[in-house]
Amino acid sequence: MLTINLIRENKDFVIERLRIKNFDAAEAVEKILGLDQTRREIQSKCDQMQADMNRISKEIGSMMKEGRKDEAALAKEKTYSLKEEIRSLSERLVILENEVKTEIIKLPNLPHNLVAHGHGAEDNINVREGGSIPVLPGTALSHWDLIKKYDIIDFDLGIKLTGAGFPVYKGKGARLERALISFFLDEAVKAGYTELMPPILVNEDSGFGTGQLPDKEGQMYHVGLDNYYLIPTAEVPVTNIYRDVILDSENLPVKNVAYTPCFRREAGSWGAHVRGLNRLHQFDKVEIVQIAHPDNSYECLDQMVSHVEGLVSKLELPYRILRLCGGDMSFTSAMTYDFEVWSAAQKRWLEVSSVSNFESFQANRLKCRFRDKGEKQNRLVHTLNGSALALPRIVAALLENNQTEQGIAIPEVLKPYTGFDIIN
RNA sequence: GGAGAAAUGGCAGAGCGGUCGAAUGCGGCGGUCUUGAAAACCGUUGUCCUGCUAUCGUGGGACCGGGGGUUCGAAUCCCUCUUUCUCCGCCA
Repeated sequence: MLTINLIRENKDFVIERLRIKNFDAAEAVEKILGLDQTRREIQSKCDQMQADMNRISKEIGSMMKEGRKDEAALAKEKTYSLKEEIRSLSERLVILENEVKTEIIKLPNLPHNLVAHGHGAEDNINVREGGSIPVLPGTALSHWDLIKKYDIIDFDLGIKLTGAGFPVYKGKGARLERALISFFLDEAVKAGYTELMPPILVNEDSGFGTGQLPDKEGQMYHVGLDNYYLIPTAEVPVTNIYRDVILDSENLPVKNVAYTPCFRREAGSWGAHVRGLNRLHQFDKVEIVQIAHPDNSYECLDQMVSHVEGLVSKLELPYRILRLCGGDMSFTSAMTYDFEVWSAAQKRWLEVSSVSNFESFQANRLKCRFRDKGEKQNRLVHTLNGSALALPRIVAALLENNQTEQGIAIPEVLKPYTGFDIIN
């Protein structure tokens, strides 16, 4: 959520920047400023009356004490109309505050200067690539065939137990999954992140804090009886830890990492490119989150990008890093880097990580602030997060790229974690 | 799930209808003293909205778990929700 101050003071800048995201904010901004103006006028009127009221009440207090009952009764008379007016003004105030908020919430985050204008994936900027793309023989299998061949992931069993998109990992498949989770967590801890295990059900306030609610309600599974939501990413609980928190600047950046299962409804998105592990309703992901000082949050972003790059290269996967254009970026992000790995049998790039700086956009919703030493004013922190990494497509690429006559070779770094070096 | 008790500032803990943003202690910050430190002493100490001011500031309003109500006036009374504790039951 953008701050009202920013809109008030830099109206044209806001409109201008949002054009990069192909968002026309002109009308909304005018509406917000109008509502805000009225809100402030009423606020000050209301405060004035409240001050009068407080004064009279105090006077009545001392009159009562001194036994001047008649005077007190007279003063009471005066308060009745005042009280009525305060009541109606504060009702309008609440309505206006809500209106301002509903309007502001509709505005996406401003993209960073470096973000290019663009409409979709074709306009993203290829920052760099790494690893080498393997050439497989014609007999190479897709990961969904390899999975069947070696019986390591069972989709049909998942359908029996739950439904489509809830696979059962079996034998070496389950071991590989667990190995990857441990590897990713260990790497993050080595890089200075604190490991957390958060709840995977969250309440409405948390859903609002990170921006899933109220709009993207349909993307989350909802436990109606208790009004909880299954998390679509660990970002939700891990970032919401800092909701309504004021941090010390010495403690920044806060670096947390968490493994959680992630749940996504993704209604209606089943089609050609979503076979096998490409898109699931439940999947595993290790997420890194940083709460940073606004003055150096982009250094944190670079650091996170290098961390993720380290992971894919250690796994010996061919990858590329894209800086997303305005049109392809999420609503909440100011800058996003996507990581894609090459899946040799499908012959296409698969997105395995998205690393973003949200600047103060989430922090404003979360009311997460910090104070610099010696400063009086609290400022909003910057929040950042990134997948490090999402498992299913990593598994897909590993299976496809590493297939041999003998079986699927496990990358060197994973062997201590899997306890085996080939799936056959 | 049943019965009872409670929720106050960074923490501990008073206040139970008016002068309470809130005693007191601890902690934090600034100072005096000291070569330095400790002790002692003095001062200071939250958040949000808003007006004025170039700035230091300063005026007003709100906040004592959340929401609602009673009252001229609520931390204090009433309703409701949430959470915590104690006892009982159930349970991995």
